[in-house]
Amino acid sequence: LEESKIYRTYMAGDVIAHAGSKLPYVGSIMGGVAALSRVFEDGRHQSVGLLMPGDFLGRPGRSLTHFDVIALTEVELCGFQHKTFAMMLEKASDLRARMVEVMLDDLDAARAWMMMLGRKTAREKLCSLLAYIAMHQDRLHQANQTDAQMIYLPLGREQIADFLALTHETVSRQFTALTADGLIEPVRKHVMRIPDKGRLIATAGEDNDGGMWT
Amino acid sequence: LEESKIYRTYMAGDVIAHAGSKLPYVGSIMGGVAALSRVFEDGRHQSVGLLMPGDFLGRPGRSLTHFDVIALTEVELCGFQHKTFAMMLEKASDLRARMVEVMLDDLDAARAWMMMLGRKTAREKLCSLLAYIAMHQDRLHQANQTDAQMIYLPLGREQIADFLALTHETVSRQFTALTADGLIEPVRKHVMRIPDKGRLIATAGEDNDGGMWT
DNA sequence: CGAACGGTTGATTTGTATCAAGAATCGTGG
DNA sequence: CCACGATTCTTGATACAAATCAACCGTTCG
Repeated sequence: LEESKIYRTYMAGDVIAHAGSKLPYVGSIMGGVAALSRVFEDGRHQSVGLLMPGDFLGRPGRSLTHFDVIALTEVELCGFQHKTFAMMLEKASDLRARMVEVMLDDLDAARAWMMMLGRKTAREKLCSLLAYIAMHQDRLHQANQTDAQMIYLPLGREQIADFLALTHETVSRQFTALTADGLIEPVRKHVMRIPDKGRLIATAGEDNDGGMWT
Repeated sequence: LEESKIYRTYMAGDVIAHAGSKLPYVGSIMGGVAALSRVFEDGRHQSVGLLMPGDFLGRPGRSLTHFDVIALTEVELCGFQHKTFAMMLEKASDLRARMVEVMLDDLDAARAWMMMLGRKTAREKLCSLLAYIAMHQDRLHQANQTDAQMIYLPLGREQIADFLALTHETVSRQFTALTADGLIEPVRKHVMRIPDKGRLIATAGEDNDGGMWT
């Protein structure tokens, strides 16, 4: 059964799946970052989720995606055919329990994001995203709690704008503002230093400290 | 086992649970409408979901709510103790499968809402909400597809504003605008007629016709 | 009846989008 | 290795949708 695993690699920019089409498998991200997003017919663009290493992709029992899945960096995927996965669900009831956990987390994340989209300012939105990414990378590297932290942000301005429901110009302005205020220090493309994570989180607004993303 | 069901009724305005506190049970809405929402410390307010008859409330295995649950109308709830529900999950694997379905639907709804919050105009937002409620009530009454339809909207302007991430003034202005444009016809408080549901949905923007809320 | 509340409407402000132009950076081929 | 065009990023000027501030109206209710 272990041999039925499918490994695939996508290049940055590749479309892993199109909204409304079938996602060939169910699986998880081994490495890299992908985005869930959709485009309105008139061109408006909105991303609804980031998939990072360890995140689950696909929906058990439902093969259609409602969203485009796009590789932002090189992405390594490990998954199973829908059919295989359904069989596994039958056998191991732990797996189904695990699925419920995953979905609950996704739902929490989606709702936290809704609060952000609805009620935060541009500055708060950007800080929220940076804090979110910082926390995620903390967890991956177990390198928790170093007050100053490097973060790797693989998204371009346009992609960040799609997440935060802003324009790329506004994102750019906020980056320069945050830099001026010493909240972030650009190191090089896609890499920046967070001198004081607490201050960043505080500037992100206070919906995330309540155990939202923990 | 059937006798361990808990029935409860809440009055309009009652707080069913507070964000961060324990939700005493897991169950579903039998009648009425409730809202999931949160308040920032500085008073900003955002709702992230509507609970209507048939919707599921609570999260298996997690007793804490991250959101306030508020009864908007009189609400009838039918549920089980967390412990009881956990036992039921052990026995009936169908139930766990059903839970996954529910969560997938919730997640879809949350993401559709994110698109709305991020990228729609005030007018589109209000039409989206009205269309959403119209569809939900269709399903309840099986009275599908009558082109003209009455809808019952139990929310006040302020509450609508919390959902759509607008102010009550803007919501009010949009109501008068939609009425002027013949998209809705006020009948009496909380009741209005939709002369042409197709036009309403069209005005809501086009992310919902793709099977988003079906 | 008068106070309290929810809703409407108007005047003004404001944060972000839009439009527009440069400056950096990247990738490619000579 | 450098020159080039093509992206991506930044910055500025202006416009606009919605927020804010403020007044007023209609109900409901004590």
